[in-house]
This record gives sequence, C-alpha cells and structure tokens, in this order.
Amino acid sequence: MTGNTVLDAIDAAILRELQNDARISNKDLAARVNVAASTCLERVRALQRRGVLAGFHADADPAALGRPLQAYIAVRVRPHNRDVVEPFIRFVLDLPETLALSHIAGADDFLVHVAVRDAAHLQRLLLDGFTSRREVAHLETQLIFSHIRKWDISPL
Amino acid sequence: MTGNTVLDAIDAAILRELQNDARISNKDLAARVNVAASTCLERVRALQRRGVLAGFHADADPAALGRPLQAYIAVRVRPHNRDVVEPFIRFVLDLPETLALSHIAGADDFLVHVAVRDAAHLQRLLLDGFTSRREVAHLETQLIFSHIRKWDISPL
DNA sequence: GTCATACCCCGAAGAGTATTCGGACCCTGT
DNA sequence: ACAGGGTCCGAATACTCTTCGGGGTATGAC
Repeated sequence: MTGNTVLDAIDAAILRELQNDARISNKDLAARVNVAASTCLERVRALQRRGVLAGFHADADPAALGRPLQAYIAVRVRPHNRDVVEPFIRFVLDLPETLALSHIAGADDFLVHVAVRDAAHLQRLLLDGFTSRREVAHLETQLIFSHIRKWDISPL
Repeated sequence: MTGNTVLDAIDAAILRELQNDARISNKDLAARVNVAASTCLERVRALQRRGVLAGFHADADPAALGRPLQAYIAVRVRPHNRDVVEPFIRFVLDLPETLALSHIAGADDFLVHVAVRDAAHLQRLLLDGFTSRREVAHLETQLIFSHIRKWDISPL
C-alpha cells in the first residue's frame, strides 16, 4: 500500500463483504478475502482505526415496525443562524419519526427523511411538530414511493 | 406477545442494541437485554424471519473513501412510464457515486443521494451521467453540508 | 381442580471461533 | 550483506455459538 487515501484490494474486499453482511464471522471473512484469520482481524481493526469503517448497524425495516409511509420534509428556518439552527437539529433528531436529516444549500435549509404510520400521522407530525415552531418559515413535503439504499460504497 | 405488529420489551431492546452495534456478540447482547444466550439467539432469528431485522451492514465513511462531497439530485423523467423509469432506476443504482435513490411524488420524480470527490466530479456526473440521457427532463442539484442518519429506529 | 396445549425460557456441553504471539517473509535503503 | 520496517502466517488457548432436552407458566376445556 502506498498513499493515504487508497485501499488495497484486500481492504476493498473486506469493506465490500462487511457492508454486505456485518455479522459475518472473522473466519469466513478471512476465507472470502483470502488471508489468514489473524491478518483479517488486524485489517478490520485498522480500517476502524482509520475511520473507513465507521460502525456496524442492523437495518430495521420501518414498515415492519408499523411505519410503512415515508416522506421528505424540506424546511426553511428563519433566521438561519446558530442559535436557531442547533436547537432545531436537536429537535428533529429527537423525533422518533426521523430517519435522517440533511443540512443543505439552496432555497431550503434542511431535508428531513421521516417514516410514519399513515397520512394522518404525517399530518400530525407536520402541524404539531414543525409548523408550530416559530423558526420554521416554510415546509414542503414529498411522499416517497420507494427508497433504495445502496449498502456497498466503494472507494473512489 | 399478542399482535403481529408490536414487539415486546426484549425484542425492542435487542433491536436497539443491534442497530447500535451489529457486531456485538450474542453473549454480550443477551447480557444487555437480560435473557440467556440461547433465548437471545432465538429471538434474533425470529426478528430476522419476521423481516423486522432486514440485514446487518458495515457503515463506510464516504469521506474516508475519497468522496467528501455529497449532494441531492432531483430528477424529472419524461415520459414517466415503466419502460423509461425502470432502466433509469437501474442506471442510477449502478453508478458508484449513488448512495440512495428515492422515487417520490411531486414535481420531481426521483431524488438521488450521491457522494463525489469534489465539485468537478459532481459536474461531470451531472453532465455525462444525467443530462446526457434522453429521458431526463429536468435536474436540480442541492449540495449537502451535513447528513446525519439515525441508526436507532424504534417501533411506532 | 386438573389436564392438555402452547409458549417461552433456561443451562449444559460439544463444536466452532476469536485473539494473541513468536517467527517467517519481503521490501528498501545503506 | 544487513538492518529496519512492514506485513503476513499458523499454533494454541480462551472464549463463544448453537443445539437440545427439559422446566416453568398461562390459558382454556372439562
């Protein structure tokens, strides 16, 4: 291995396998990427140390948890300064409906990805959760028909 | 346990722990949720069978993989019918830059979440990947300052 | 009451896995 | 040739997974 950014073929393979199945045993992982188990273990730990592997997470299905409807909520926050923005972020992340939150550049300031029980639940969330807050200047909601997340992010 | 939708306290705890760390050992998981290891194992398998636990994935940091810049690309596809939409979806999911793809209701048809090396890379992706396609009628790109994904989805 | 049924849970133990560590190997520069 | 640094490996011990038989408890029929 040469530079600081690039992964060699074995690291890339480890990354691929762990993104595909985070609960694979170290022994099986080692077999798949053709190194000894001890080597494999050390490589995984190195990837974690380097921050390439940021964590391992179970993927729970929102629909199976009674929240089959997803939406994006675009939010404009006024005034758009630290004292307003930081509490707003904390508020959104504390909502059980929230799946993800993006702070974006453009006409809107935030894009909130939510999963709810049904349209009535979404309506309640919008009215009671968002429009009732003073700093929320504008809302725009888009229903999500389907959402596909790619699990295998590859280097460059 | 009664219904089909609800999880009891132990299942909810298992879900929480596995979303927090998918590589926790079954023994440690059992200790955290206060059941025997064998019981815990069976519960995890039941959650997988039921589709509540859809998978386990390593979380790779796009920035550490040389792609520190993220954006949403809103796309309008014309005509919006099966023969056009399905190849488009396949195309987007095959792009290495794509992190996620949503099919949405509203003025735009798709929202594509991408991670790229830099602005020039994004520009190339837009021009060569998207606007060069016949079915792409409109594009709107928003840079992402920060993106926070919540890992712990709770029931209801 | 008491019996049957259906769950859920548990602990023991063999099979299997993780992890450490010393040493082999292979570059690279002197 | 040889020293230094890095990477990899396999053996061995400690630890974990997984199966399986059995115990506890709630429910409902008689």
